[in-house]
Amino acid sequence: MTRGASIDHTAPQNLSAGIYATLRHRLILGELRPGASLSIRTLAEEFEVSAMPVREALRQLASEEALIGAAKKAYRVPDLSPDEAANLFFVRSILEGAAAELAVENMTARNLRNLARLATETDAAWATGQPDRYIAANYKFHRCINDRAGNTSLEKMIAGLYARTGPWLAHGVADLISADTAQDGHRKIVDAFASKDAALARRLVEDDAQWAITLYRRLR
Amino acid sequence: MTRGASIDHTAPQNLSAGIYATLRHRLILGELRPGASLSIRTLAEEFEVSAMPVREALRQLASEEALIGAAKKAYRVPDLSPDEAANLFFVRSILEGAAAELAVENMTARNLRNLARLATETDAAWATGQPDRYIAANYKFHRCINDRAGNTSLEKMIAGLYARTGPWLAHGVADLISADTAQDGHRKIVDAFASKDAALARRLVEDDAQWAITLYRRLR
DNA sequence: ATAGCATAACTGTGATCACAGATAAACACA
DNA sequence: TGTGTTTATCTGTGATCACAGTTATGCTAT
Repeated sequence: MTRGASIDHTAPQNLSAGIYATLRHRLILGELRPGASLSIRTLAEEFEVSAMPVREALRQLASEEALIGAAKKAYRVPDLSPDEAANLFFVRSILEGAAAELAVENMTARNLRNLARLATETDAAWATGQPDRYIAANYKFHRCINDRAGNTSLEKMIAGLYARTGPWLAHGVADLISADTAQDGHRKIVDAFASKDAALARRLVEDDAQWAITLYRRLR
Repeated sequence: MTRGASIDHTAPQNLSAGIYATLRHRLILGELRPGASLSIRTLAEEFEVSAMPVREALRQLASEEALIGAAKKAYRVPDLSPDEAANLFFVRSILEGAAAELAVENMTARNLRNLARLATETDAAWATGQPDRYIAANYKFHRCINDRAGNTSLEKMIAGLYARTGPWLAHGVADLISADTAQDGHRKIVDAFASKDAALARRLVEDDAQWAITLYRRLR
């Protein structure tokens, strides 16, 4: 490549923060595959900075278990076992379910239209067999809900889970998207928000988070 | 002081990890007060290491919002507003409630005896007006439950919340413990586990996590 | 051709230094 | 005695180096 990797859009106060955000984004979108190794010096060269900010970004990702960092060994993208993935998606279902319940009363008509648009986007991506597009749209769809919960701590904890499950999910979706599996969960969620049914929204979002893991298990 | 601060019991692979664990423990136990400032160089001298491991530990704590780290300003212990604290305790109630529900079937008779002992410990500490003792026993009580959930991710996320709410809780408990407020929640939780009532255990644990915030608000 | 070993390259980790911004202290002036 | 300004100290941040494990490579001997 001719230039250094692009840092986060909003100029961060730290170099570390920008590199962290960039790498986490790559994890969420599945651009970093499970088992891939990340080297401090290599990334430092790529980002055109010294090793210092990179090592702090990697350490931070490792601390939230978005990366694996053994002593004197290269950082690696975790290769989740089905059980580990199930644990993570369980936590995600709980947190996102609660967020959805909170978000119902904060959801404006504009939010709802945006949400509906993203639901059709995910469906289209799935129907046409575009895993990358589906992953990106799915993340935006759920962020649109979680951001309306009005609980910053909750939102950030959920975002951390997406970084941890991202590589695994991208791998799974790539396998599943070719199979003839139904995928109408998002549409129902939009309807629940439209009718302001908090309990239903919670249950559907919980089911949606569990959907990937059950589907993945059935395929094996 | 005549010697360096003691590092974590189990020898960690990193100096950073040990310092991180020590500082987090201090936060959980309320030994670090809200607003207190932590300096990299000062702590490095205290721990008898260079600035390098300390800055990584502080950065990590700041990344999980257990500390506040502004640019070129000293790290500080967050001074939570009642709303922020309520948000955190809400998340804690959700996660610990789910953990309790999972823990019911994993709870052995030995665990149950230990849990009952810790419940009487918290009650005794409260009745005799010993905030530090209450905080420590309360943390152990809830860890005893959360560790039996069998979901490592869930446990660690909850532990992170204790680090964030610790200083605030210690401050609040010190104020509340003198007032003649009842405190029999833990006893009921033990009974729910004894009768293996998962739904009840979940509800009671959820209520217990909300208890501090409601009590704190009532006092104001 | 293959197994075993020595060597080279690569890894994170810790320490040290230079720098710029923020805070506190001290000093001069009214 | 108060107030504004200057100075000094303290702050995190980034870069660079030395070091010790780890991994990969290539060579030698069989």
